[in-house]
Amino acid sequence: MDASILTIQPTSPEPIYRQIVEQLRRLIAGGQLTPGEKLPSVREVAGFHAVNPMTVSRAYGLAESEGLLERQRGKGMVVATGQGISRSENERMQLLEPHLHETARQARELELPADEVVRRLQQLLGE
Amino acid sequence: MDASILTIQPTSPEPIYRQIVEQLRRLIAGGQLTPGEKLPSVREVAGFHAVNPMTVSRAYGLAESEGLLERQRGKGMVVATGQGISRSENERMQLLEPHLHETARQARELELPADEVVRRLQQLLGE
DNA sequence: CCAAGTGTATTGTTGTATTGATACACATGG
DNA sequence: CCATGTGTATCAATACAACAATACACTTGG
Repeated sequence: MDASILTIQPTSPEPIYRQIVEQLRRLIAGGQLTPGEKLPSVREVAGFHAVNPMTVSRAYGLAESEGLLERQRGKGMVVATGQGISRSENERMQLLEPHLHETARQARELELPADEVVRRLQQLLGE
Repeated sequence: MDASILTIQPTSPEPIYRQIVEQLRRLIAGGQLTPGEKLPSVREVAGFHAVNPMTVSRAYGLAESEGLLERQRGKGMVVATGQGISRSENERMQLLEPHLHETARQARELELPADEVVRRLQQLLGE
């Protein structure tokens, strides 16, 4: 598995290890990472993105304790069986809910017409 | 002015002072806070939301250096003249852009159909 | 078997961010 | 004039994130 599946923004205020965990959560729920699939090794990710191996390890560890990943001693990390298999669209949508609520809140504070906001999002999703 | 215009989530990883600044930015751009309008005092906000006065002061200070607020020594903070007056819808939309991009990214990672996401946002905006 | 590959525990250091407590300078209204 | 209201400078205390350098336990392929 290529280390390029993960996107890391070192400048973001969002800590790197959390960026990784949340991305894994979505990629697995969305089926782009399937149960049993092998993840890029800690050192591979660390080298590719120029971050500390322990930072990646921390992310993997959290993902494991969350049930997203399974550890295979001596081999590597693997997407947990039982994850992602039959995630209904509804379940996946719930992972987006908090973000959408925040979007709505900000739009209201900006007094932006709903139509405009919706249209812009639609445009972005079409790319 | 009531301290309740501001919403603060103490549990959020987003630091409090930044929550305040960004909210001010939107409330002013959206016209819910108008130029010359007096803001709730540092101690008022701090008391109401049970945070440290210096945290609020820091937010106000940043907002001032950003040109959002003006300081009237001994009196208080006021929405800067020249702010918000004729913020075009386009300008306001740009304040939402980064958030919308992130929404699109997450939706793609979740492999959610654009229609569903758009529909849900529309629903949230209608409330 | 053993070299090379996994993840990880450990310890320490660095830089930064966030919050807090206190004291201060200023302006206003009675 | 002075009590009371502004905002804030200053210093300290934490907490957090990331990095660095090791060392370890494990598995696999040659």
